Amino acid sequence: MTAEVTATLPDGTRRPLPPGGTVGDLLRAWNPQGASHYLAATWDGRSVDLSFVPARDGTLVPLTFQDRAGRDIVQHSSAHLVAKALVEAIPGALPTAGPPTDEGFYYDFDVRPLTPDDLESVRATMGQDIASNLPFERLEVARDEANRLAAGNRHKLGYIAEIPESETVSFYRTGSFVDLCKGPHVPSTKWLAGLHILGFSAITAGGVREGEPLQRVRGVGFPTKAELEAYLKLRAEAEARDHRTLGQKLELFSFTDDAPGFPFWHPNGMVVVRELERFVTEHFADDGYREIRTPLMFAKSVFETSGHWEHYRENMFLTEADGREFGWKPMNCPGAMLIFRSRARSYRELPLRLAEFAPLHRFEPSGTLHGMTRVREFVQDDAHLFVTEEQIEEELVRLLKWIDRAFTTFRFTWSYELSKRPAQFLGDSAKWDRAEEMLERVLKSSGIEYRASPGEGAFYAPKIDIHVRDSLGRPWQTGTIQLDYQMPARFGLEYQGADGHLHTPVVIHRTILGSWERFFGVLLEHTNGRLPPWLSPVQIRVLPLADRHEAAAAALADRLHRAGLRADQSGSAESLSKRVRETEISRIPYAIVLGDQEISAGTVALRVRGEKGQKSVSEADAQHRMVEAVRRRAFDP
RNA sequence: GCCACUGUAGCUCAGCUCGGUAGAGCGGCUGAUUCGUAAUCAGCAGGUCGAGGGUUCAAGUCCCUCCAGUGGCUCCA
Repeated sequence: MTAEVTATLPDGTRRPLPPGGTVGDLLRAWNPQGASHYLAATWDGRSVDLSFVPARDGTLVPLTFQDRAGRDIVQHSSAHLVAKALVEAIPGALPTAGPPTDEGFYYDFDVRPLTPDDLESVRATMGQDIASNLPFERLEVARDEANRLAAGNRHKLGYIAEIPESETVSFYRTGSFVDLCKGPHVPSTKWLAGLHILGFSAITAGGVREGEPLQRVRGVGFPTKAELEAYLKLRAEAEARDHRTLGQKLELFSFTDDAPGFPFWHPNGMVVVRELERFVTEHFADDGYREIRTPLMFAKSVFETSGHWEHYRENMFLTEADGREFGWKPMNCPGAMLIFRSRARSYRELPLRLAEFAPLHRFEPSGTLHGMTRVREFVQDDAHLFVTEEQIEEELVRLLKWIDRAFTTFRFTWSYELSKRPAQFLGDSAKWDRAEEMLERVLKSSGIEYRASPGEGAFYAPKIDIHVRDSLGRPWQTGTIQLDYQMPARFGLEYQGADGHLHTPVVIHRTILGSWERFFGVLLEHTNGRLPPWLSPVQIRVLPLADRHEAAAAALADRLHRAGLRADQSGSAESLSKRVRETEISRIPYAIVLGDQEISAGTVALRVRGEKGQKSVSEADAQHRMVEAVRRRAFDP
């Protein structure tokens, strides 16, 4: 009890800690300047409060808000403060759990539905609590004391029952509020000066179906108001480049109440889709894909064969004709299977790569729709590769190369996720194991880092998902590669091998950009609507200075058009300033002003999006620059 | 689908608290201006106030139901 313990610090020094001394005391003595940023610490790798008193020697590392663990502690402490204020505002409200998240934190309550007024009083109470600088005090208690403290809250009593006997039960006291919690916490509420409530909503506890409704309050915590303001500013900037707003302003796409979740592609948006398709079909040609087109709907029996009827029906649009049930296809695979099966196949035809850009329909619950990133009808850069076992690896390696090229073109950062067998799966475990091992091996041999997600696979196959990050830092799933041993067998697909025997092919389902809809939405936010020149609906606008220059402008626009550029021309009724402004707002990558100076000098005044001012160049140079940027699919003009 | 909020002109929004049959800016059209790199001036047109029902002498405004959108939950390309 009186023995001195020794702490090893990050710089390698070892310091004695007097009996009863806290890690906070020691850190303050070790680094008086930095100590004001220390909000907690780790002791032998375990997160602890600054008030922690170690019992034996160990290594001590301070935590600040810059550390993920430190950031999580601020979020978690913020959640406690929200709970304190909400319980005071609504007597009888039962706190359940309040963890940190990637974004911030939430706290779930067993309480009547919340109102904006509730949040107002929560905000007011929290403001007072932060000003009062209440300490977070840790209480370690015996089981019966714990049950007494949590009396009346069956959720907390349940959590206590789940804590292993070997672990101490701890509570934290903040003012009058005492909450079951493992900790650690910030020392006091002044650390939560930048606490902000983001919103509230009803959620279903414990997953999908059976859970009881709880009310969730979401927020984000920062140690200072300045950090909160920087965060809010970033959010506002992200909001300003919301793809739904851009889609409307740039006349790319729209929606109507009478077809919720079904996009209307306007002419400008359609140019982008066609260019994206061209980008992908060029790769198809290079890599030996062939395009097919199959029906948008099939009789129920096809989906019974594919397994969709059993596993995916609640996500399908159904209809009826001739007294038979039909379903709109939610995926392209059944059509590709039926084309493969349309005649006898030889091993010499494999790999058979069948691509299909067909509209897919999925019934998504109304509350999940979100602009172009979550729709009910979409087209994917989809293909199905029918291969032999021996060909799988080479095909996967080839696909990973295309992924690199595709996403580099759009200057995205992306990551891989390996999703394994879900709870409900088709087929036998041995084949699943083999498919999962194969995907894992190819990822590893390609030197790719990935996150493994057990249980997240499709019902018919394990998959590699590709995630890109948008301007809000939100990850979006775009592409997916699925290795399928099930569906070919269910459709009875066969090919004759070199050995003269019939074999079942393996199918690789793959879409890389994902749907045009979602990819385009993410790309708009990524670029703030400043699409690369090759994707821009209008690539170059010619601005005649005055009406006497209109004929020359029309002739120039025509020459640019014949050079393969999408050029248009402004009128001259508006001021030049205004027309330049409109060109900028429309995100058109190039503008050329044509006036007396240019016509007499035989030059053009070229204005390039993202660059200051304009430059006088020959028409040939201007055209060459633009044509090359488009041809190379350059990201910037 | 669940919870909360929102829905007024093509777009962004005011009017709703305290009921007395609609207003601005941008955009559009017309005219004037012919201009040197992010908003020239004037005039005009444009709205069954998301839909349906109710209360009232009277409803954009109050109440109910539905639809859609937004933010979450869940799910996913």
